Amino acid sequence: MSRQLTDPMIDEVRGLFSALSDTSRLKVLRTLLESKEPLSQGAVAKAAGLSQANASKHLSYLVRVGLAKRDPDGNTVYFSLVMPLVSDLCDLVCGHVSARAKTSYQALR
Amino acid sequence: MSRQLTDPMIDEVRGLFSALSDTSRLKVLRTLLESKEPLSQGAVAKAAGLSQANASKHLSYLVRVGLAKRDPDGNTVYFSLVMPLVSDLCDLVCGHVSARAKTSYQALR
DNA sequence: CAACCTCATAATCAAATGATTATTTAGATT
DNA sequence: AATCTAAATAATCATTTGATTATGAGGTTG
Repeated sequence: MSRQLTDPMIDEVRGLFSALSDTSRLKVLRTLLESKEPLSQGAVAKAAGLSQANASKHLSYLVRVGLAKRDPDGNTVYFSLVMPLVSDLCDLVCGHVSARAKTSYQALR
Repeated sequence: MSRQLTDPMIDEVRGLFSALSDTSRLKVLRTLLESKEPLSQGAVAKAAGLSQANASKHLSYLVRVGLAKRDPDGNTVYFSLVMPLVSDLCDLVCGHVSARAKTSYQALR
C-alpha cells in the first residue's frame, strides 16, 4: 500500500480487502485453512454453514481476487487457498486483533 | 486467521478488513502513509479529496479498528497510522496485487 | 463575549451488497 | 437417452454502507 499506490491500484486493493470483509467468506477461509486438503464446494458449504448458491458466489469471489484456487475434477470442483498469502494475512490481522483484545481486557481491571 | 479463529474473533477481523475495503479510506491511508508527520483532519480531507464530514467519519472508523491514532492538540486533531501494522499490510497486499497485474499483463502477449 | 475555527454528530438519500429461491449447465451413472 | 449430482447463474428482496447537508460542541482569538 505504501509506494506508488495509484488510483487504479487502490481499486484492486479495495477488491481484495472487500473479499475479506464478510463473515461468510471468512468462515469459508477458516474452513479451508483448517482443512489440509482441497475441499469440494459442497464440503465447504456444509462446513461453513452456507447454502449451495451462497457458497458458490463467495468462493467465486475469493478466486476472482486471487485468494483461492479452483480445481475441477469431473463433476466436482475443489477449492484451496493461495498460500502463503492467506496465512500471512491471517497472522498479521489475528495478531493485531488478539493484541487489542488483550489490552482492552486489561483495561477493565 | 489460522488458529483458533472463533466466531467473535471473525467479527473483529471482519471489522478490520471492512475498514480497508473502501476507496475513500484507502486514500486516507495513502495520504497518511506518504506524510511522515501526523496530519490534521483538515489536511487529510484536503489531500484525499474528501469533504470534512466524510473525512471525519472515515478517520474515526480507522481509529476504531486500530489502524490509526488520534492526537488532539488544542483546536485541531492530528491523525497518524499505527505502525508497523499498516505498512506490513501494505507490503503484503500491494505485492500480491502487482504480481497479479504483471502475470495478467504477460498473459496478453 | 463574540466571531471564528476545527472537528463530531444527526438525518436523509442513493447505491452497493448479501441471502434466498429458482433455474440452468455440465458431468456422471444407470 | 434418462436420471442424478454438483456447481454456476439469474432474479428478487432486505440490509448495509457511503456521501451530502445541516447542525452542534469545544476550543481559540480578536
